[in-house]
Amino acid sequence: MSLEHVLLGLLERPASGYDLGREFEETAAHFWSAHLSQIYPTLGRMEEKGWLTSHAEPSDRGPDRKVYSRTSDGRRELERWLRGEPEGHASRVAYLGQLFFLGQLDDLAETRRMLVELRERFRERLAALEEIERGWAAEDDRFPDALPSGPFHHLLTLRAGLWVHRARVAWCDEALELLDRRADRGPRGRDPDAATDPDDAPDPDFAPETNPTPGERS
Amino acid sequence: MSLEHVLLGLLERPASGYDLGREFEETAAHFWSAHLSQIYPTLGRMEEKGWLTSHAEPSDRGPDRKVYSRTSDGRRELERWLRGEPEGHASRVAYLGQLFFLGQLDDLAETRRMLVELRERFRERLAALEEIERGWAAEDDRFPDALPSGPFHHLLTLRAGLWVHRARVAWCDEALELLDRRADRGPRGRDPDAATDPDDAPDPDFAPETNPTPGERS
DNA sequence: TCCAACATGTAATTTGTTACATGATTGA
DNA sequence: TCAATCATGTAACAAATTACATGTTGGA
Repeated sequence: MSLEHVLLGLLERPASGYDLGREFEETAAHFWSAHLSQIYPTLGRMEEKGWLTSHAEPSDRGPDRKVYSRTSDGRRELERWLRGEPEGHASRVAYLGQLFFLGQLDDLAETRRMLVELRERFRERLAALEEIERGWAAEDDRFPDALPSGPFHHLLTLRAGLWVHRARVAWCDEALELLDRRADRGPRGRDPDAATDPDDAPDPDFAPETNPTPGERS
Repeated sequence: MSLEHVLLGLLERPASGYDLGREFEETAAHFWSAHLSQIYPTLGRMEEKGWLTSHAEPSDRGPDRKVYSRTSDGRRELERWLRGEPEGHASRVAYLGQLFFLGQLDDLAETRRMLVELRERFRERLAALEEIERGWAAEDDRFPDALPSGPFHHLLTLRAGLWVHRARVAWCDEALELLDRRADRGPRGRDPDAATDPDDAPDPDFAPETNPTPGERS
C-alpha cells in the first residue's frame, strides 16, 4: 500500500496521526490525500509490523498525543520503495468520463458549461501552486539551484503540478475554441452566452503548436 | 459510484461484461479502468436497480454472452450525472510521492533514474495518444470541426491526455536540467552517466516560459 | 496437444469514505 | 455559551484488487 510509504516518508520527524492528517492537507495535497479515519488504523498496523514505534505525549489542549517514530526497519522499507520502480496510477478521472459521454446529450451548452467550470477550477489550483512556489522562492535565497536536497525534491513535485495545471487550463481554452467553432456552423444546442463570455482568451505563452492537431510534428 | 456511470455511458449500445472490459482497455483507458471481476458484479447491481436489462445470447465460441442494455431509467441516471457538477479526483499519484521523499536518500543518481524512467513512460503514452488521433483524422474527413457529436467529445478527452502528457514530458526535461545543474556544483551523489545521456534535449515547442519559474508572469 | 482468446463469475482481501463517538481547551 | 481546533479512535459501508474456479473453441 502506498499510503504506508507516504506515511513513512512524512515521518522523517516524529509526528502524531493528527499532525500527519494536517500534512496531507498542506504539504502532500498535490500528490496524495487521506482521511484521519484511514490514517489512524494504518499507523496502528505499521507499528505492528515494526516499522514504527509510538509514545504518548501530553498535549497543550485536548487529549494526549500519540507520537510515532520511524524505526530502522521503517526507514529500510521506505528506501526499498524509493529505489523501486516508479509507481503508476490507474487513472480514474471522472470529469473526463463525463465529457467523453456528453456527446450523447447533444447539448453543446452543457459541454461548454462543464469546460468553463473545469477551467475555473484548474486556474484556482494553478494559482495556489504558484503562490506556494513564490513563498518558497521568497523565504530561501538558495532557491532554486542551491536548495538543500529535501526542499529541492519538494520543488520538483510542485513543478509537476504547475506544468500539468497549466496544460489543463490551456486544454480548456482549446476545447472551448473548438466548441465555439462548431456552434458557429450548426445551430443545434447553441449556447446563447457563448459569444459574450468575457473570459476567453487563450494563453499565448503556452500553446504547444498549431491547433487543433499538435500531434503532427513529423 | 462513477464506475456505474461510466458503464451507463459505454452502454449506448448493448454489450456484454466482457465487451465492456475490452472497451476499458481500448477506448476508455485514458480516463478510467476496471477489472472484469469488478465489472461483472457492478452490472448485476445496476440491473437490480433497474438501470439495465439483460438477455443471454449464444456466442461464436465459448459460453453464452450475457448482453446488457440501458433502460430509460439508466439513461435518465446517466443524464443526471452528465448534467451535474464535474466530478473531481482525490489525486493519488504515487510516483510524485516517491520523488517528494527521494530527497531523504541524498542520492541524486536515484532521482535521475526515476525522472528518466518517468519521461520514457510519458513519451510512450503520448505517442500512443498521438497515434490514436492520427487514426481518427485519417478515417473521418470531417475531422475535427465537422465531426458528429459523439466523436467530437471523444476528441476533446483525447486532447486532454495529449496536453497533459506533453506537459509531463516537458516537466521531466526541466527537472533533469535542474538536477544536472545541481550535480555540477555539489559532487555528492553524482550520476556518472549524467553527461553522456544521449536523450536530453528539451522540447523547444513546449516551453511555457523562462525556467525555472514559469509562475512569475505578472 | 497446448495456448490464447472467449466468456462468466465468486471469494478473500485491501483500500478508502462516511458516519458515529468522545472529550478538552481557547477565544468570540 | 457556542464554535473551532485539538486529539483519538471505531463501525459500517463502498470500491478495487488479486486469486480462484470453470469451461469452450480455434489455431499453431
